[in-house]
Amino acid sequence: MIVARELLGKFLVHETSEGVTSGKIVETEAYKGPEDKASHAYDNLRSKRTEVQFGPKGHAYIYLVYGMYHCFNVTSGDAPGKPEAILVRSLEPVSGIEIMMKRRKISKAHLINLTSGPGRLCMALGLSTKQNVADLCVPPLYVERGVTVDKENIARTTRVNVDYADDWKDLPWRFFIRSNAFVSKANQQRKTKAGAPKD
DNA sequence: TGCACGATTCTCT
DNA sequence: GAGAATCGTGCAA
Repeated sequence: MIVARELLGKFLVHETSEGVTSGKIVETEAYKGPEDKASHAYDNLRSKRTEVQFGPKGHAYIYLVYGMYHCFNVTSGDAPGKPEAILVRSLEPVSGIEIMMKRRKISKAHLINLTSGPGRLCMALGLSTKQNVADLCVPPLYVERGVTVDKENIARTTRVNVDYADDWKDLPWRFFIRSNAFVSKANQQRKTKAGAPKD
């Protein structure tokens, strides 16, 4: 939980043959292992996919959603064998913007959409399941100490698209930097699944 | 072995 | 605003 807040303002860097791309983390979501129904590792569900969450913290957990997009997480379990992860939802582009635009096939006019969403930031940074389990302390994929974000500038809300998680969906485990233009708008006007309980 | 579905995004109307 | 795209994963039979 603390890690999710600490990640805000840090830089996520990916070095590839195309060049170095990096961005400032401006939005995160916490997923707290066995007891969190919204987590893939709920009820200690240990599988090929969730295995990395049970490993040491500070590693990449990247998985495919909806068959076409990837989500990037940082493992953060305090104790060994405790599956916790922080989903990075959006970044503020810092370097390699040209490369990211090329990867996303968008123009400068749409820069705001470059990395503002879990799937988008993975596309922009060139992340896929190939980078799964990568150690985030060493290149080519690593987290760099960035700027310190004032507590007052950190906002927290409920998580996005976890309607299926009963009471767990209402927990304010989504953190983002207040008034940052690159925070994803995904929590606004989300579609609710037919028959899904509303508040 | 087969089926249903999702921590999303984009395009079309 | 609504719906399609798309495939790995989990679960049931």
